[in-house]
Amino acid sequence: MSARSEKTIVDIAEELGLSVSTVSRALNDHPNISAKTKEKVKKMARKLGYRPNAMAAGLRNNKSKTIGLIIPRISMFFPAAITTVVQNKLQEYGYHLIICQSNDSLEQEQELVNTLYSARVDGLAVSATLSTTDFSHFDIFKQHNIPVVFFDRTPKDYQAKVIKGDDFLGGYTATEHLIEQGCRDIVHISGPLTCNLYKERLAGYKDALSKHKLPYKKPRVFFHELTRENALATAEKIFAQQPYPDGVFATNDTTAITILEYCRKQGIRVPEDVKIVGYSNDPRTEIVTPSITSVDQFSATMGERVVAALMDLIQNRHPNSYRHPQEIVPIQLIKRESSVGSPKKKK
Amino acid sequence: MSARSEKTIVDIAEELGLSVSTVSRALNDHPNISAKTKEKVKKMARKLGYRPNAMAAGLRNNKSKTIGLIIPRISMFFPAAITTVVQNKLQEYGYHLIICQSNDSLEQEQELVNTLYSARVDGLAVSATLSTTDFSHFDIFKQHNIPVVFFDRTPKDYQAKVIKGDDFLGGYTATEHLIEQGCRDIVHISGPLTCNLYKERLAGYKDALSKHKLPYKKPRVFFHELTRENALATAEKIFAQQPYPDGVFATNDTTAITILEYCRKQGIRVPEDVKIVGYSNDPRTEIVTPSITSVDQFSATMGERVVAALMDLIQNRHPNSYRHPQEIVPIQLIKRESSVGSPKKKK
DNA sequence: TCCGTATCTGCAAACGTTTGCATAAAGAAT
DNA sequence: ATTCTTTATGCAAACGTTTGCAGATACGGA
Repeated sequence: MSARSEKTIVDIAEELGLSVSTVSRALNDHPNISAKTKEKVKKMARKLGYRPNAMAAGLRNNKSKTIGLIIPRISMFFPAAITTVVQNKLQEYGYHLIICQSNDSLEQEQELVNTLYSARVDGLAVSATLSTTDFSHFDIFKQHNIPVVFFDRTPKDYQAKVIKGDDFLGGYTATEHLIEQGCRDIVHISGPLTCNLYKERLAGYKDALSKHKLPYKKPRVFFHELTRENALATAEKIFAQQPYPDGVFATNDTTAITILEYCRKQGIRVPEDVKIVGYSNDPRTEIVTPSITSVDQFSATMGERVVAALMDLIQNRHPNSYRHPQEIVPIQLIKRESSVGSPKKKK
Repeated sequence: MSARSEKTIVDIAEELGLSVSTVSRALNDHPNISAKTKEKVKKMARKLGYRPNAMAAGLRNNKSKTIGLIIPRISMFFPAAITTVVQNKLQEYGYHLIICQSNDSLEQEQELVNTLYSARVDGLAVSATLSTTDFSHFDIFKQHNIPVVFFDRTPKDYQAKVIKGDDFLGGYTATEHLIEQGCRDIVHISGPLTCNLYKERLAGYKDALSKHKLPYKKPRVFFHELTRENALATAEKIFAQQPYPDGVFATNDTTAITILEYCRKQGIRVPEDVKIVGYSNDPRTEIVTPSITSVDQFSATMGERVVAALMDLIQNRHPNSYRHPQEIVPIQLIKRESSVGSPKKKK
């Protein structure tokens, strides 16, 4: 008895002696329907406990009012921060968000693209896998003219809307800051270069070095996925022999934090013996002792821009939209204890 | 030209001179279809770039292969941790996850329930608002026999599947631990009692006190939303006059961390002058100095149980499923520097 | 009285699937 | 040859909406 009570607009129509089309229009506030009728219909809808069936409407309209989001994992600070605002913003626009994690697996990402297409999402927001260099699995969306917006981890040569942080400037600013604080031998811990943003941060790092007439030394640069374990291994390498570097620029806060912990454990003083800068301004950088200088990427702005771009593309769905230039979100260096103060004096 | 290429099973059927029903069955590996035909159909599907339309299938089958999730906010550690595993687990089962944030607003929660019902999700997982005491807005789901699983912030008298941490034991264990470490005057910072789990943690706190013949003193207990700002205000009250307490049990790690920061700033030594215990085992408790003792709630287990319950309820959809007892996920006290060692000696 | 206009409502098709039932084909048994 | 199975396929309805077009009603003006 309870389970069979799926009320539809047909029920409303019958109850009221109206046609389904009138009911449908009344519920959608179509101008051709009189105020009285609308009132009657809505009242009856409430009375019957009617709930629209979004799938039926979606099928008819060929739109789902749903956006798909693919990120490496929800548990990482930066994508999570963006997700929060994307979700809230979309909610305002009356859109749902289907969130999927690729777990940094290209294979999973490809699969997700397909199933999200099957769900007929009206748009897609993507921060790609570390190893995604070929983006052709997104072609289906292009072919069907469904907006795709990449953010943070974005493609280089794939024609699509892109919203990214100013990674070059981030790398440059972080490095220059260390130099200004007196560092002359700066380690750079980068992610794998298959991922664009690491390339650009590295370029910024190099540029800052050369502008300040410091040599770029290959052994001072590390490339690996920026996990805690890897960071630990790198820390050991870095501090294995004297003289160790006087600055570390990590392109990720997890790494920066891990390095800091290692230093503390080894009695290496931060910032006196070595200065540290991280990336993303993860809240954890603020509560650690000493607090860590980091490059803020304005996750809120980025999230808002992603939604704005999606809504824009959805409204004017013409191929030209894909030619919009990529948007660069600014960055800001947040200076903290790990890199400032205390004149440098190595033990 | 690109946009009109929405291939359907009708196209496949025409191309092959078969009927749509045969094509549909072939694609779904129906036993009545010969192997040859299946092969032919699938090949053609690939060739045409056919993608099933989940909305159409969902409309026909009355199931969306989608689960709705409502949490206060994604940016909070505990719900986020659960979300991660729920999402990954559901992905394995071939289900999507629509994630929504109530932002701790009852009104938004009610609205979300409705729109998720409209999306015809096959199930709902909910961690309620702080202020949700009346759960009747979930009735629609009950009426239509769609599974709802509450976790963490769960209802007390609303008949539904519930998966929660052992909050009483958590409160008890944390408090007893402080007592065992020598604390005799323990502040308890609780969330608003409209939310059940705080009631239970409080009960555990009281029980531990009385078991150890310590008095329960009203002024030592605070109730408010556990934000950073509120925690700061409370910290000021707590340490305003001598003698201040020798232990603080915060039911939230953000609060615990804030108290710790306050103490450091004021020169109050942790754990020598005051010992601190938090709740949820947020990773931040580990990297702060001193690291903070906290009650782990096994987010992974909880997430897995939520999915297991949902899948179970979806498979055997009979009203009895709602009578299953609530499941209690164990807790574990993770002892860290903020509460152990250093013999207590007040200045 | 008739027509024109404005306002409201209804008919029926369409969206892309799935599925109960009927039917066709092909072989096996008589 | 006829009947009976077995196996494979097709027909058509259904899921709950939306919407172009046609039709109905009411009103005022001539």
